[in-house]
Amino acid sequence: MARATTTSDSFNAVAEPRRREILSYLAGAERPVGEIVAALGLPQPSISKHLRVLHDVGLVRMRCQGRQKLYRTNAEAIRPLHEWAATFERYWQHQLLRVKELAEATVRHGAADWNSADSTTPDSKTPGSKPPDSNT
Amino acid sequence: MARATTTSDSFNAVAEPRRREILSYLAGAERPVGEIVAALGLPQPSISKHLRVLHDVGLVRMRCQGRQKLYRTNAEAIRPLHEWAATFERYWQHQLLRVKELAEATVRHGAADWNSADSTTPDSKTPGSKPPDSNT
DNA sequence: TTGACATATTCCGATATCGGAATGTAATGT
DNA sequence: ACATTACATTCCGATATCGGAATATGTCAA
Repeated sequence: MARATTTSDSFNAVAEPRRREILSYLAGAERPVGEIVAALGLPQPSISKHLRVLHDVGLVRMRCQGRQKLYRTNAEAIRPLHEWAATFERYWQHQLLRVKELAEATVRHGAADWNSADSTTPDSKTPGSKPPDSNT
Repeated sequence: MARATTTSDSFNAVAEPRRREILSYLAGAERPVGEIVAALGLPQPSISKHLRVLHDVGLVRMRCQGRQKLYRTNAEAIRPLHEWAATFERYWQHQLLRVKELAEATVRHGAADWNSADSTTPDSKTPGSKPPDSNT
């Protein structure tokens, strides 16, 4: 097995940098494939393939107009991603405080190695403990 | 070639559902690996491997305490993701309006196939046509 | 019809990724 | 020193993924 087959999960679809570029490019207005190719400077088949993935997961919408197909980012499909990330918002605010405090304390006395190779911290406090299990 | 080697990009690291679970689980407090294993019900080596990826991209922090290692989500590393998604916020607000209008219009007269298998829209109205070139 | 566009699909090889099983390593207890 | 606990790493096979080249499909124009 490997990943969740890209074509089923928007987190996966967005994991590819080029696809992110495409989404940004198509956010404001619909565009024919040719313009996307010109704008991003990638080979046309490549663009088509990425568009397919994005379309399959609903991240872009498509409309036919004569012999061209107009694509456009479906911004709504990005919301779940945004909301998932927002779940951590309260924590990074917390951390900003903690980091600030830690820095100050560190200046006053010795080092406080967070994330160095090994710390071993023998008996330390175990701060607040027992936080939420906020799972999806 | 394939993807950007997962271990270099947090978008990629987060593309894996289990890793997302781990991040949620470790958001509020640090935990030893054993607890993560117990909580998520995955084999220990698997957890360790995911933790490695997350650690390499900076999505979790680690601290040693005796024979156990305490992991914790580094929420700050999720901010870039959140901000990227936020880039589209203004568009999904737009779209909500457009969709609503379209729905009302559609109810009044015929269908307006958006995104069906093929539309071909031979010569028909093409509503506004020639949309803006508002580039990035 | 034929031909020129516009885009999609298929085939291919190189490389990643994931899970599982087995094994390695460091800290602790006796 | 030895066994045990707590994790990490390695090896492996199955499958995905990506880019490139070639080719197919569909649409308009003469």
